[in-house]
Amino acid sequence: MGGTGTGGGGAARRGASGPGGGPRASIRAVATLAGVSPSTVSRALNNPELVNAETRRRVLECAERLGYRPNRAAQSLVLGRTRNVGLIVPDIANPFFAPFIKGVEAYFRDTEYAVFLADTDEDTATEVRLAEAMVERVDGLILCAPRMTGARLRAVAARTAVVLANRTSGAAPSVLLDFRPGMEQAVAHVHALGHRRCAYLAGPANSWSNRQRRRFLGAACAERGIELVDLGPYEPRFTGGYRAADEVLAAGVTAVFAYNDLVALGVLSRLAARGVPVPGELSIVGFDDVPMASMTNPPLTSVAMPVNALSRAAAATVHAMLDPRAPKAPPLPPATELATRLLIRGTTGPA
Amino acid sequence: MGGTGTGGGGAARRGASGPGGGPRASIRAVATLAGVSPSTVSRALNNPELVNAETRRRVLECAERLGYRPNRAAQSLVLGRTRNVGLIVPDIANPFFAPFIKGVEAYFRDTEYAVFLADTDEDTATEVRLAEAMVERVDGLILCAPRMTGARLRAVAARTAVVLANRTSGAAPSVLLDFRPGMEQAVAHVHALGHRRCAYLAGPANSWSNRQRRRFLGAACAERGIELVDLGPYEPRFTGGYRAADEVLAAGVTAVFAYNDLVALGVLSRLAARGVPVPGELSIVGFDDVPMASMTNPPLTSVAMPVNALSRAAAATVHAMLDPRAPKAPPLPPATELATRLLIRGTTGPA
DNA sequence: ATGAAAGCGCTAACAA
DNA sequence: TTGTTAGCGCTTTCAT
Repeated sequence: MGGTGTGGGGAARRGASGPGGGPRASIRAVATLAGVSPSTVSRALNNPELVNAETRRRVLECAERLGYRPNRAAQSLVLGRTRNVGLIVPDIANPFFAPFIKGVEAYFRDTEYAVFLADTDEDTATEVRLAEAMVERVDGLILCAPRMTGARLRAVAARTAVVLANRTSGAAPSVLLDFRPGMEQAVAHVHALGHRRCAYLAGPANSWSNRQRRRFLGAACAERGIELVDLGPYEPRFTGGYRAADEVLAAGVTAVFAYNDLVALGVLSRLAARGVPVPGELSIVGFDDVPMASMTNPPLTSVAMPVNALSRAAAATVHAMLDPRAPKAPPLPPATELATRLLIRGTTGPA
Repeated sequence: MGGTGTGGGGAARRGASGPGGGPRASIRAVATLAGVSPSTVSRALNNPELVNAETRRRVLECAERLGYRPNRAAQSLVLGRTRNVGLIVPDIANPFFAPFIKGVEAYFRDTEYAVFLADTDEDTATEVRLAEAMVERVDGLILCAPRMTGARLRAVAARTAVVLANRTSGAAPSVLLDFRPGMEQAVAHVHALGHRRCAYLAGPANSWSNRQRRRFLGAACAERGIELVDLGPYEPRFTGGYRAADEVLAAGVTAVFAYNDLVALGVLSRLAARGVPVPGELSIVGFDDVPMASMTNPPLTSVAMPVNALSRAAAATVHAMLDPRAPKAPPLPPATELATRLLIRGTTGPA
């Protein structure tokens, strides 16, 4: 090589020390110790079948002895992939998302991928910022109920593999919940109990779920001649329902469909505090079937979502996009839909 | 340069395309377009003051035009840092951790760091595996109430900057909650109400919080001559308390201290279902002051944790370890302690 | 089956 | 102020 400069990037890595406290072992150190070239070490680690068994054994032993860990940045640089996947949800504290997250994490637990989880706090700007930050650090991204615009979504999808959960877009494949069956069952149930004037407690106006729920609910009610009063929007939490309860009472309805279980639980709690009997005076239907729904008194009638199936479908879909050899043979459907269903419990009764 | 081989790593990156759909722009493309060298582009981006204003303007414009985004893997490789920090918690669904997580995320939102969040499902093996995976991808790690052994913790701390939350160890600095004041206030309160035989509903046996809570509670009770019955362990969730309630009733105590609010809420709910008056027949004290604690009927007396302060302290501590210029002047205390306090609400009354 | 060389995209030390 | 050069640690052709 020509040139005389001393050159040189490379800064000290913090905390990067080997077992002996010395500097972190590189592939070269292993190669030297094993008396082979770096390429052989690389092969022994990544393509064992290309290396003589005895050589491999020795290399592996040396690597072990030095506590060698391949440098991920270097691998990412040369391979062009990070082996990270991102997961963005609106609110980790929302009991609907917790199982979703856990499902995704569980799926990737046994793969080479690590999952980057982030919470947007239900805020669009934060969601966009997080997506930008993620895109640079992952090979694929699961966007759960994104609020961002279609254009922005397209920009993100152009930079990394994206799967949408609870939202459709031409820009990326999606996994969806089919609200219709659950909604129709809920409305049929309430109708059979004699309710003719009901309320819908809306969630965030810009939320896809909210629009979907309202839409199917409206259709089902219209079909059966149920009058539907719109209330809200309320924040999709316990406190939202707490606040909603008083407005419900003032609206003169005999049954309510809450945006989600949290809201329904808030209503239930506030009603108990005000001494209003449920379902005697008011019937309540929740959405999501969160764990606590079955534990209140009375237990909450709710539309259950197959969240677990949804999360695994989402995970499997990105995985398939990243690694063609991943499980999931069929040629990626643009949208996977999973049916919801009504769970009748104690908060619904005769009008 | 000598040599004749054509060499070469580099694989196709998926989804890596520029605005025109072409291959992703590199720093060299920008340099060429702007008629400068790559170093100048690098400087214009990272050390603007080292570059002529006009040159910088042109470079920035070209970068913008090409949709240039620096390759993080390359930066990480040369800089020796990822600009990621990891956060490991036992359970994102636990309302105690949700605010903690959000606090950490909020802190780093305005920094150059992205946060990698992971959930161990309260499982030690998972925790260890996640920590291993994280260590390779982050510059620093916040370990929330880790269950891993001290030896393992030391190994992790040797590889990256670590901050412990709710756990101490010689291996890394920690941020802690000081349970004593809250516990003493709770016991004094219950004692003043005339209770002399109480129960502690234990959480996970291997949990640091559980041991701490039990310890301070035991001390405070002994001091005031209160007999303390140990029940459990229960899983630290709503369902755990649900199950605990019946055992509490059988134990013949007049007041209980639950491991956390979730358990307390479960007890309260089950008691309501069985028609047992609270606090008439049994007084209940929770721990954590989760949002829902103030919304039940009656609202839950609970020991409040300064979680927000805790999370910010944890975040600021790792940040300071990563970047000496980060806020937080004082020379890293080995442990930061934050006081808890009792919030008296409706679930505690005369014996 | 193994090694030598080249280069992924970037930053920084040095020279000009 | 800017360009040149070297190299971060790894994988992968190509040659042996």
